[in-house]
Amino acid sequence: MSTTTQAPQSPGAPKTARGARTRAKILKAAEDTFGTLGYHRAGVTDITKAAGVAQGTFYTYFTSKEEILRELVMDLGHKLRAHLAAQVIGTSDRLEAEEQGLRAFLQYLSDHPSLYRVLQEAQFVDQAIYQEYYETFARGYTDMLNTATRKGEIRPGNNQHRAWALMGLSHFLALKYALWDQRASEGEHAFDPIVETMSDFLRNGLALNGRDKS
Amino acid sequence: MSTTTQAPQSPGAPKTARGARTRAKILKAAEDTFGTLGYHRAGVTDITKAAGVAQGTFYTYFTSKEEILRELVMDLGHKLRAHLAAQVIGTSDRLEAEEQGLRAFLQYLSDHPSLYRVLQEAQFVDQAIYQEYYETFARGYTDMLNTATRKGEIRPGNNQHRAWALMGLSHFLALKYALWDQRASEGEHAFDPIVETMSDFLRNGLALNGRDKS
DNA sequence: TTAAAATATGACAACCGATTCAGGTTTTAT
DNA sequence: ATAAAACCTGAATCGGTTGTCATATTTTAA
Repeated sequence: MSTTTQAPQSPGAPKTARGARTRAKILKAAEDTFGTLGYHRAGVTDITKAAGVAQGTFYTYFTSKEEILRELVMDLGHKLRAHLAAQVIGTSDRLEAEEQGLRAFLQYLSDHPSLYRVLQEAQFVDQAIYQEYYETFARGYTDMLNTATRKGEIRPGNNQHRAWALMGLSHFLALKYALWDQRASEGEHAFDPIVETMSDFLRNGLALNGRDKS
Repeated sequence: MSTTTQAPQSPGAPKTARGARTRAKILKAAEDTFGTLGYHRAGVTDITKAAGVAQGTFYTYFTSKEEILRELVMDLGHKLRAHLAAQVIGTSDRLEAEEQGLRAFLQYLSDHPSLYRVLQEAQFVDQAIYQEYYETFARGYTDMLNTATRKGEIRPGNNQHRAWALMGLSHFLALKYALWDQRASEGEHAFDPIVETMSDFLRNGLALNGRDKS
């Protein structure tokens, strides 16, 4: 009900292998169903149908439709972050990491479009969890930028502002090129042109002064 | 129903001064109601109550709850664009215009928070109109960047990619600093630090090479 | 093997909100 | 002044959804 609720937790975690399996099936089905139908159009019926269980079974593991959305947001967010972190190891400086990170993000959203919809809809079902998702992300991002500043890899500046700007930049590029322009996401190197444009932008900005392109 | 519907238009535009007034009252009430309660939680009842008219009156001017949302998106989008255009005249080059534009955008969203919510929720009620909103915005933005490139005000590069990146940048900065951090939006020059950070970012990027700060 | 604990079932109660409609009231135009 | 058009009313309809419950099945553990 409230847009800031957070408490009443799962009625009880599964105590059996079978239970765990069923719970997972439902969670996955919810991801797919919310992803294609959207949170509001998707009924609990649709979820359980997709999971191949009865209506009532849903309530053995989740107290409400709202709760399973929260669960999903945390789950998907965790997976995304893990994926991005993995894709960025091996880069030698912050700017290289930014490029790799953007590429990985675009690819990931292209492969997991549900994430976008679930997350964005969650915003209006439970503000708090959405806000926390991005604040968490931003904290980590800011820290990395601060470290890079200290190491002399990037110019000094307000890194919190920059972190939010960069998150927005990635978000919108993904929306446009990974989700909407499906043609643009075909092939191994589909996002290279975008990453290249952004690489130049992140390195040199838009002003004409910097003369070398490397 | 469908997420891509677009047709059945208003049942009939008001033919009287009174009718026009009532229609306007309802539209304004819808903006407020959607803005605070959200599209799904807001009932037609809430809207008509806020407007001070009977339920049935709603359907004299709008065929459905979905249609009034579409109307609202176009209306609010139009107003925003007009405002931004007005705030940017008098700037002498693209980079200055970017700064002024960002400042104006942050201020505007801080003053009209409903816009954000209405627009973002519209995305899941009628994809098409949301997409068109941003595509339209992006087209104009890209054109302006192309002009600036031609004039030698900014470095060459893919301006469509840049347009989407810049829209995302503004969007997220507004979300964080104009909508969430309410403290940050108090006072005349509340957003100056942000604009300053972004000014440096847009001009010089993040790399260390460019040495002068101006 | 068997009783207790977990899980699963699916019909159904209780509720909610969008839209309709038959009839009143106000405005317009002649 | 008065008929026609426009506008307004709000109770009732109607479709649909969440969450419950009594019962049945499966798994666990002794």
